[in-house]
Amino acid sequence: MEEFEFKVKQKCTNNYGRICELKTPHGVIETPVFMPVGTQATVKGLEPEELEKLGAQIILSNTYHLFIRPGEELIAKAGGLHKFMHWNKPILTDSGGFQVFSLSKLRKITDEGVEFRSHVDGSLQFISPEKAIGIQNKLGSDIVMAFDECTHTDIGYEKARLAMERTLSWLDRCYKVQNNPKQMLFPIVQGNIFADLRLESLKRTLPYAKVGFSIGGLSVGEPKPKMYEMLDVLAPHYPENKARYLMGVGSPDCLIEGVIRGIDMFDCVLPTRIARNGTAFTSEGKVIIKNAKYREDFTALDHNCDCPACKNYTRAYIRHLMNVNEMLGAKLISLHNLHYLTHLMEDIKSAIREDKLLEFREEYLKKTGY
RNA sequence: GGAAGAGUUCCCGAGUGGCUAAAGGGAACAGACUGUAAAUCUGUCGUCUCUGACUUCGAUGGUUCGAAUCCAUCCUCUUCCA
Repeated sequence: MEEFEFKVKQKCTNNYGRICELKTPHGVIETPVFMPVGTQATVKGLEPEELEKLGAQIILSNTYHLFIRPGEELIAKAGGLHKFMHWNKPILTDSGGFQVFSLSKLRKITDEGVEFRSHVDGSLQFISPEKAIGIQNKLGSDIVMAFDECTHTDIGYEKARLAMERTLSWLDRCYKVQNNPKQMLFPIVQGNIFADLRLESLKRTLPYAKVGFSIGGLSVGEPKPKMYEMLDVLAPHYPENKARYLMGVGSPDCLIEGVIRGIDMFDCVLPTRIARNGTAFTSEGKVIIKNAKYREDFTALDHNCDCPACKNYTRAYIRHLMNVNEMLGAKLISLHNLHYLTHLMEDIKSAIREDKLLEFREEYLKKTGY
C-alpha cells in the first residue's frame, strides 16, 4: 500500500474543474481544498480542534520560521510537528522559498542557496535546497515543498528566466536528498508572468512531480487577469493524474477562478490576516466590522452561516471586541473566515458534481460582489 | 484671606510676535491586506461656493503692519501658606 496516492474522482465537461482525492500518511484530502496557513506551528488564534470542526483537512506550516524558532531539532525531539502542535491531519510545509521573496531586503541569493539575516535577531542564517529538505524531514510534514526562488512581478524577462533556471537546479538537488517515504516532495513551477517561461518551467518540473506539483510566484502583486492568463496558459498541459497546487491564493473569487482552471489545492494567509484586521468574508460580500454602520447591528456576521462565531455572536459585539482590541474579536472572525472558505470549497464541489461550475461562478460573483 | 501656576482645535498635549488651521499622541471615520517580519499599514480628521476664502487657541478690551504667543481687567481650575 502506497503512502501517497492521487485519484481523480469527477471532472467538469466544459472547464478544468475536478474533484480528486489525495492520500497522505495522515489522512485523505478531498480536493479542491483550501489549506489554512499556520506559519509558526499555529493557525493564529485557533486550536486544532476548532480547525478540524470548521472543516480544515490539511494545514500549512513554514520551514524558515520554524527553523528560526524554535528550531527543527526541538520539534524533532517533541516527536515531530504533528505531535508538537497537536494536529493529527496532514501538514504541508513551505520550504522558505516565499521568504526569499518576502524577506528580500534581508537576504542574498547565490547558486548554493540563500543567506538570510534573521528577522528576529539579525543573525546570519543560510538555507540551501538540501537544508530546506533536511529541516522539513525533521519537522515530519506530509508534503514538503521544493526550495524555490519566488520573484517579484517587475523583475523583467531575463531575471525571471535566471530565477526559473535556479529553481529548476535547486529542485534537482531537493529531489536527490528527499528520501523519506512518509513525505512527498512537491516541485514548484516558476516563470514569473511570461507565458513561455511558465510553459518551459512546467515541462521541466513535471518529471519531478510524483504525486503533485505547485505553481508559485503568482498572486505576488500582479493584476488578477495576469494571474488568470498564466493559469490559462498552463492548464491544457497539466497531466491529469497529478495534484495541482496554486500557492498563496485565497480570495474567494480567485479560488473559484483557480478551480475552473484546473487547480486542486490552495493556501493563503488572507482569511486569517484580514480577520485580525477586522474584515470578514460573507455570503453578501466583504464586511469591515469596524464600520460605524455595524454599531447597533445585532445580527450575525454572515446571515447565511452556521459557524460558532455566527451562531452565537452579533456584528455589534464583534465590532466592539475589535474596537477595544480584545483578542476574541480576531479569533471569531478568523474562525468564520476559514469556515467560510472551507464551505465555499464544498459549494464548489457540489457545483462540479452537478457540472455547473461556470454557472456557480456567475451567480456567486453577482451575489457577493467579489 | 495670601502666594504660585494653568486654561490650545472631540480628548491628552506641543507651541511664547510672522514660516500656525496650529507638532505629536489618542479617539473617530474610511480603506488596504493573497506560499504571514502584519492583532499591521495607509488616508481623512475647524467651516465653506475648497488649488482660494472665512472663523478658531477661557472672556473682553488694548499694543502692533501682524497676536495662540505681549499688556490690562475679568472668569474658571490646580497646588502651597494661613
